[in-house]
Amino acid sequence: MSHNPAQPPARIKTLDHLKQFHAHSIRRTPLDGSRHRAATLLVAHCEGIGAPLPYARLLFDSIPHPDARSFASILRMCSRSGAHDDVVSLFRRMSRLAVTPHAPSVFPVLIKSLGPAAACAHSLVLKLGHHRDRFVGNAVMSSYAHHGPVEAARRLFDEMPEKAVADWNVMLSGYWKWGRKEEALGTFDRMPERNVVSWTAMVTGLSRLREPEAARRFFDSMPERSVVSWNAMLSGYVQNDRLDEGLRLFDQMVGAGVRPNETTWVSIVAVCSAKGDARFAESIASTIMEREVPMNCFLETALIDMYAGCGNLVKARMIFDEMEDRSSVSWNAMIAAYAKEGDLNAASELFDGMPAKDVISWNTMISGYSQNGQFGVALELFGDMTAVKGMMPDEVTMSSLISACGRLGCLEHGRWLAQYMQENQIKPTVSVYNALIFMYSSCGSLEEAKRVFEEMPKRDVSSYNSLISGLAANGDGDEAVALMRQMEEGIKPDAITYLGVLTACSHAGLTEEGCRVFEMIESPTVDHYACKVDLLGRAGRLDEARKVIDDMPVRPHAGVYGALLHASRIHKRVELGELAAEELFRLEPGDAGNYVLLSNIYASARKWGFVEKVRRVIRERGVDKVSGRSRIELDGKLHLQ
DNA sequence: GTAGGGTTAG
Repeated sequence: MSHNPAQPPARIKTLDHLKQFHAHSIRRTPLDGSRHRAATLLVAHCEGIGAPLPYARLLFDSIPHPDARSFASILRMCSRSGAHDDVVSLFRRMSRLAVTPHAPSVFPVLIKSLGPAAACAHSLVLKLGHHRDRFVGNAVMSSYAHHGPVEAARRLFDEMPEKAVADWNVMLSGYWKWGRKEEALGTFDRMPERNVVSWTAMVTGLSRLREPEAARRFFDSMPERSVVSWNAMLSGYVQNDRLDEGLRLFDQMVGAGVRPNETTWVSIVAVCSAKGDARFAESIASTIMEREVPMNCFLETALIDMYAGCGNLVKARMIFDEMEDRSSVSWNAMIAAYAKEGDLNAASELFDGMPAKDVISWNTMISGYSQNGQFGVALELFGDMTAVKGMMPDEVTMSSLISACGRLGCLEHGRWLAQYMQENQIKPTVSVYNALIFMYSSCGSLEEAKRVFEEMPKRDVSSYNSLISGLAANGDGDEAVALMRQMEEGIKPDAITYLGVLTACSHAGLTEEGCRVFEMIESPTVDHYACKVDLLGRAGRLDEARKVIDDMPVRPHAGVYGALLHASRIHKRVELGELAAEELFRLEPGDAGNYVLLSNIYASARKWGFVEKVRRVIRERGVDKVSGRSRIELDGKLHLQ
């Protein structure tokens, strides 16, 4: 081989040719300018023949002073492979070396990879006059549309002398991205022409605003549909928990002759995760295998989540381990799977080994520890998190920590977290407000709970439930009932609301009111019946309570008989107490508390012989040796040990 | 070299 190294032969069409040329020609060239020129040209060839990025990168890195063309080639290659961090660092190096992009064509990829930092490329674009290029103009606008402010995108859009459909589409998706429904609808109406992209953007936008019906109307009106349009509608259903409608749409899609792609399967797998049905999951997994659906990071991550949702952690981990490239989402999904199972050792091992933790990784671990009762560790992790440069806790971090404070009764910690949010300008969401109400209520600080409830701009059913439960525990029965009755338009009481109100009535002795509330419940659960038994029982109306049990359409559980037993003791109704105790011994044979309650009933009725008999039974059956959670009566209240 | 679809935390 005796090529001039600066001029690679035109026959370089494959990677093998390129490598051959590289080996025979470049390496024999002295380490000087000509060798660098050769490498420069080879990098450009890499792009043309689709050579692997690491190989191109090796060549590129051998050039001490790459020119604009090499930068352009390697930037485009990195961007196409999704190596956005590399694009950013390459661009920085380009600026350091004062290399000016020779053509506008690098900018679209560059701007896309720069993400929210694209504004710095914007000034360069203007300086070079490339903003007049329609692709560059579109890319700059798109960057502002996605990362904000969307008004900046709008200004550029208005300044455009000629607007292509692609430019209108950028504005359209920009408005949807920021939840600006009216502007998006207006833009769609004003568009001189629309294509399948415009229509699909409408379907996605409305789905994200939780309006799947409106999205479906656009979907049905589309003049034509691509596989992306079907995927948009499908994921719209799945993300709005309309799983069966999603599956029906999938059937329609297949019926319409549209071939599902990887993205379609991601949504179908997400349906399985949500259903948590192991058999359904297995059948979808084998369909994906049979059809030889090409795997990608999204699909593999969705599969991890699906197996985790069905409790198959081994299979989930297998997919995770075999993945070629994992995104932070893949790591987070695997960590979340362990955390949900309570295996925090496995979770934290992965977390520690994770290359780039994002806010969700931290939140997953923090909520994992919180939910497993290890609030101390969660708080410690929060400290570590805030010590990381560039890592900011968000509203999810705060709401899980605040809820944990509520569960543990840590009022001071809870107040401190509320203050932390204010100081760091973390905008409270409805979930955060609800967590605060729950925390203050659970800690007995009803005044603070009410203050939060009043100041929140929008309430949902949980906001009411948290405050009602707090009032119930505090004995403010009237207030709890009043709060339920004044629930805003569109917020309907749910099973939890009624449970809270019934408890409140029961504790406050509002027997009649409680019975009226019970009548409002459309389909009472066994827990609601237990509340009613408790309500009547405490009021001494034990025969009515017993009738409730006899007539209830669902099978009573221990809570129902527990309430009856408790009431029988207060009102010294030995025969009903015996009846309730019999049922409880059957339902909870290992629970010593029931025996204690019965013996207390005998004691309060001065039936000492029976008291002794129960004590003997306790010894014989060995229930007193049963460890773990058991109910023990102390000063008239039930305590969990 | 432009615009639309996908997975994770509460």
